[in-house]
Amino acid sequence: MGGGRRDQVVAAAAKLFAAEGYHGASMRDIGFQVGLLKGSLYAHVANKQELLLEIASAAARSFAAALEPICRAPTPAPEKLRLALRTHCAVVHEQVAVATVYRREARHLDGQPAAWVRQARHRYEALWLGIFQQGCAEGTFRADLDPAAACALALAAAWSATDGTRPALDDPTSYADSMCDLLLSGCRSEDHTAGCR
Amino acid sequence: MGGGRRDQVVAAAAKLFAAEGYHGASMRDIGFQVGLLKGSLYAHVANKQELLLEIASAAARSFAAALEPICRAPTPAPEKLRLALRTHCAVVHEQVAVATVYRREARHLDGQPAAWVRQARHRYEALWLGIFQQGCAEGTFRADLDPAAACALALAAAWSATDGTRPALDDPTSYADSMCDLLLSGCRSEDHTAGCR
DNA sequence: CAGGCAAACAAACGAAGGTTTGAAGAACTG
DNA sequence: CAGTTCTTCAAACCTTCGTTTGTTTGCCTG
Repeated sequence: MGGGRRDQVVAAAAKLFAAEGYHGASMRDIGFQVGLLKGSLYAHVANKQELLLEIASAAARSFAAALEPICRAPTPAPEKLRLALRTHCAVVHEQVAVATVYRREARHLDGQPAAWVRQARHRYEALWLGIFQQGCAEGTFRADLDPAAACALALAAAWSATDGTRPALDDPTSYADSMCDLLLSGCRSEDHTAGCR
Repeated sequence: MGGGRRDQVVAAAAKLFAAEGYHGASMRDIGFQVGLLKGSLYAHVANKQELLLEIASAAARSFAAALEPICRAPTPAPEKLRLALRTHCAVVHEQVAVATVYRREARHLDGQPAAWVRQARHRYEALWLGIFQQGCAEGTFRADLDPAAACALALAAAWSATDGTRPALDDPTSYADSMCDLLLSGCRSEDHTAGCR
């Protein structure tokens, strides 16, 4: 990967789609980044949508492949959560542009590919939900915890790594760990855990 | 607000920018939504960028105006956090399109307005950070808490209300409250608060 | 070296983009 | 009622878009 001309084009497209948005980046811009005229891109790619689809499905594959083995393993939920956050942030870290396009620009896909990517995203988020359901079932998480709400917060934390916040990109592991600590233990000091609700 | 023709145009632009992205929505589309030809829009607006600027700065004003009095008040941090989340989600709820554009499309602003909006966003997030610094100082939050990390998680939770997740839009207050409970207390059950890190 | 093939170019395509212009219509002001 | 302003339209403007075409270049194969 990275050797073929086509991969260079896709990588350039990912970078530009992430920076300017799908409609904000032109074929001329993409070609320029790899030293080609816009027309020459069509020797490597069918059309602009194919570029977006390739990026989005590559991202979907990366995230799923990283998380699936973690969820399948017989591990307590808190530890699974930590590993999930770490791998998610690792994928973001090593493919910032691709991950960013997957999060922000994939909705500009047309037709059936749009549905494929949406489903893949659903499956990915369902894996996360499973972690919280397991935690509630096995008793490592509070019994009154709403798994869906906790999952939403964890996913918000995970995806916020694509928001360009510096610590998330400089040291993804420690960023993931601090998010994990917060998710598990919360902000409140022990003397104040009672009351206020 | 809402009576003048210009406000209709801005509202239509907000809806379309949120749905299709800034570059994905055309002046023709915007005009169509209010029964005008694209050229007729220029009787009410200087250009397309002005539409985006108006939407973004209106959002910046709304969010700041809602949060500032809460932060100024002499309230313990945990309660401030709850109020901050509630008002943020309330603003999102009553202006979904505007809030979504502010979050996702404001970066397509050009020139000086881009800097204005970026600064406003920084000031807003600094208000949030103040809540966590106060909590650490007054002892309501754990002494070893990293205010910046906690702030990042809280903001991720707050902004995730613009991601189209249903519960956040149907009942913003209870969505904010469940996020707040999680942020304060975490997921872990009391029997497992020790160990695992 | 001949033949074939992929990659790149230059040029043009039609469509759509944002914006400008000039005239026609509607609605107020005096 | 005359005059003015505001609104809208229709048409054109020029640029850029994504894509297609025909040709040239250079490399690999036999």
